[in-house]
Amino acid sequence: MNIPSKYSPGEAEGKWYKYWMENGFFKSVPDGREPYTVVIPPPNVTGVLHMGHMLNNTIQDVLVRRARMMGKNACWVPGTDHASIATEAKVVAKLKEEGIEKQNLSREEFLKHAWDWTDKHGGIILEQLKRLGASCDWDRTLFTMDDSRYRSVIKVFVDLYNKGLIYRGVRMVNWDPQARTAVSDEEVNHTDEKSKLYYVKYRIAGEDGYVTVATTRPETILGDTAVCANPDDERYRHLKGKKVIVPMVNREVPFIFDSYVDREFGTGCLKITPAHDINDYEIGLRHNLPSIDVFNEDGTVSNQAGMFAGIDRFAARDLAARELEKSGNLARVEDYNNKIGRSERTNAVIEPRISVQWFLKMKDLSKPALEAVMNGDIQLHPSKFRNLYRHWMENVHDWCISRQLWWGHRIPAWYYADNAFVVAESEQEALELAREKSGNPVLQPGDMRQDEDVLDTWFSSWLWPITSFDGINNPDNKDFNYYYPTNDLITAPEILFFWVARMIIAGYEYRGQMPFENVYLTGLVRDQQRRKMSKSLGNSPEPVELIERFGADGVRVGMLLCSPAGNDLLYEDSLPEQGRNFANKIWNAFRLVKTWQVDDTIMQPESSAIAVAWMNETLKKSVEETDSDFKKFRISEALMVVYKLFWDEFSGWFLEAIKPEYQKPIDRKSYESAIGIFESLLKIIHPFMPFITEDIWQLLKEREKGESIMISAQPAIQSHNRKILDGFDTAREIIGSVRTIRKEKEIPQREKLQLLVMDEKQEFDTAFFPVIIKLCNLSGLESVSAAQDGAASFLIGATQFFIPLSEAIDPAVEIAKLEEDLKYNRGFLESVMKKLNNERFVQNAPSSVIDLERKKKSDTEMKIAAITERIGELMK
RNA sequence: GGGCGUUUAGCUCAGCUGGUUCAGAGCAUCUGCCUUACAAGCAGAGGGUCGGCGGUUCGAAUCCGUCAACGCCCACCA
Repeated sequence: MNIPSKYSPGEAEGKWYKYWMENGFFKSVPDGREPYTVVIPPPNVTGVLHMGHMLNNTIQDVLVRRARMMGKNACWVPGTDHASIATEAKVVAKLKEEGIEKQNLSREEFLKHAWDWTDKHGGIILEQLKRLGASCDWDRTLFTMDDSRYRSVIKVFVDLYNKGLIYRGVRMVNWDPQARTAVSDEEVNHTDEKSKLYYVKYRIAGEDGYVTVATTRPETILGDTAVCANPDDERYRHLKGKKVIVPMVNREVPFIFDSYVDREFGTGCLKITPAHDINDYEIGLRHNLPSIDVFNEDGTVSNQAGMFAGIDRFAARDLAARELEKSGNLARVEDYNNKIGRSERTNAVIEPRISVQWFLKMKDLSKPALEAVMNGDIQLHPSKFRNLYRHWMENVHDWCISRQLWWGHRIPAWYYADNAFVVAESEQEALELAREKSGNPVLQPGDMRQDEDVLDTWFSSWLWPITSFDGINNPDNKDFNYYYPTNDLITAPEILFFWVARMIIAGYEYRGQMPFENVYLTGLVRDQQRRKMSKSLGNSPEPVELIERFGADGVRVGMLLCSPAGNDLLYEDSLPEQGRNFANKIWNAFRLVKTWQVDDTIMQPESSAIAVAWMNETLKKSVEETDSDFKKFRISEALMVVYKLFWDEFSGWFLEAIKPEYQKPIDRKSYESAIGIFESLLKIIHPFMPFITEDIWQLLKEREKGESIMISAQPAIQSHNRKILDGFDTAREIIGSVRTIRKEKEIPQREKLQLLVMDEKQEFDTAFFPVIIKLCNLSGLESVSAAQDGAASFLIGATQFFIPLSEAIDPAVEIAKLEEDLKYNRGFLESVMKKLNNERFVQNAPSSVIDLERKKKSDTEMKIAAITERIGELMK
């Protein structure tokens, strides 16, 4: 059989993924086994795979595949999110390219375009996940706006409304005048920008005096309906009950007092513009002030403003400043740094606008969710996020759940009069309710109008673990009872509050139970300069291209190798390269094993027997380690254990130890052992590298149709034999020393050497001698009772080893080396003695520590004696 | 403005309740090798006052205080 020396992943990946799908290995139905459930953080339906998804979904797949191989009924539910604002923005942009403005479309027309777009681009990302090897139960694929999810969301809204938890209220929204829509807080970027602070003089009505007010936005003066100072501020007491004149528009407005005002800031005197600032709005409410909206939706000045109508807000600012200066109302202008919010999508400066929105009361709802994380029912990994979580939950504010968009779940509220409305699951129910409430039994559907707003995207995704199993519409169904609560949630820390916290809240409210036990928070994928990967920077590799370049397994390993939970991943090509190299290493080990000819007539060499015994113990130890790493969600470390196990222990030591001589056959026992161990290793590696492990597993032995490594069992956890592992470690030290001597004396590997040991104390387990003989190409390893002349020597512990050489050695060089060694050991002994001679140490330290120091002392003393002895011999 | 976190080798990170996992791993670097599984490899090597200072202790990367740098989250100061 001719196997190429380079593994080519492309073919194997397509082949095995298809095989897994055809055999239904990803499917899960409730049965008697313990369930292991993961719901995918649903990517945007029209999105494409980026590096963050790659990391996130690789981790999920590792956990799911491992759970499956641990005998659990693993169910990974895939799906997509309608992502209302992101998708709507994309559709708007696409329509714009076609020359269609959203404003010119009806809601129904626009939604048709949006659904077309969704049908066309939706699910691309799920296909890409398949390339990565994701073992989702694709039959369960969901969409946050499909029928079942829609009914769930509406039902929950109505329920919360009926419980009195949803209300309508006023708040500031982030208005994007360019996109003419409100955007969520998450979509506003705040940056420090230089601006000006204008000090404006307001004349006091009927007097000569004036008050000075500081503002960064002189154009909003047009909307002023009061001027305010702190009631404790003596500087302004005399203005009580007086009125002041708003410059430019010459409106008379009251001078009022409110403790909100900071006496230290500016002049201690604040202009009140209720329409453009939430604090002003609240002050306005308290003092019964009118509200004048100065701007139109596109950020131009409105007719109500009284001047500058139709002019853009920034031009109006300059005009206002000039106007104020002309009229002598501008006292001075200072440079000022303040935080400006800009729309993530259009980069337009956000205009705060007062508007009526729908809110969900969070305080009581969030109590069980806070407790669940604090008492450890739900574990966050890494745990440092607990503090953050607590801080947020303790200061939770009501959730604004309405969005002025069309793409999303439309709010199920119907108005039958100006401010009178009903909330119901359907229009029919709403009509009945409205007839009842209004006392008008002949009220017609046409007399009602449904709220124009849709719900925040998170209002559907916060139910995701529940609705994934239809737990709202049908709370007692088999799937829900079996799979819920789910086990692990893998997501990015940036949505800990928007999503994770709210899912926990919903879990307790709608099931009385947590939605998941563990939350694994990944880091962000960044580039080498620690910049976030983004399209606009062009610093993100194309995931599918990466898979093609390095193989899915290589990319998976690359992502996992250096991304402990919560740490950012600094991507560079060397990472998937390392993964690809590892795949190739596995491939070549397979190639070696595959070329062996088995001869049943030969006996197993002693060296092979001991190597097999040692490898089995090493395997057990690594299984134990990975298990403990997985329990702590230390996935990178688990992978590193596996990586070293395969590369160093298995390939570097074990295979070398049992490898027959060139073109010679191998004995049956060693061969079978090697295959068995190889198979175990493939299983341990499989969750990380599903494709290559399946490929080789299928070739390693004859397999029945429909068999697969992915449904095989992980090696059992067993305790290991420390003595065998230690014995081999010593053997490795000896081998290393022999290799060093070969190198120093330039003795080629093929030349056989004799190794002699003067082991007076019989420290060494002779069991490993055959392995040493084999790996060092020795003609023998014998005990001697006296030091050897004219031989190279080395010390392991206090035991001396000799290699007789044909050429004479230079005693001076040897002595020099030994003396250096001596010096180190004497220094070491001194430090140990210092401790042991310290009475307080002996009194206070635990006896185990003291015993250890005593052992160090005697070991070192023996070593020093051995070195001294050797030097003496060489001096002769 | 409030809160949280980080700082250990060139890079990315381990290092648990102070003492043999105590100064580690992988990658990178350097030096040899085209040795018949693998140059995407093999055999070796170098590299760190554990951010600074102070304290507790017989003993500190580890505990305490303080300073510095960086990062994150939250927030309505005109």
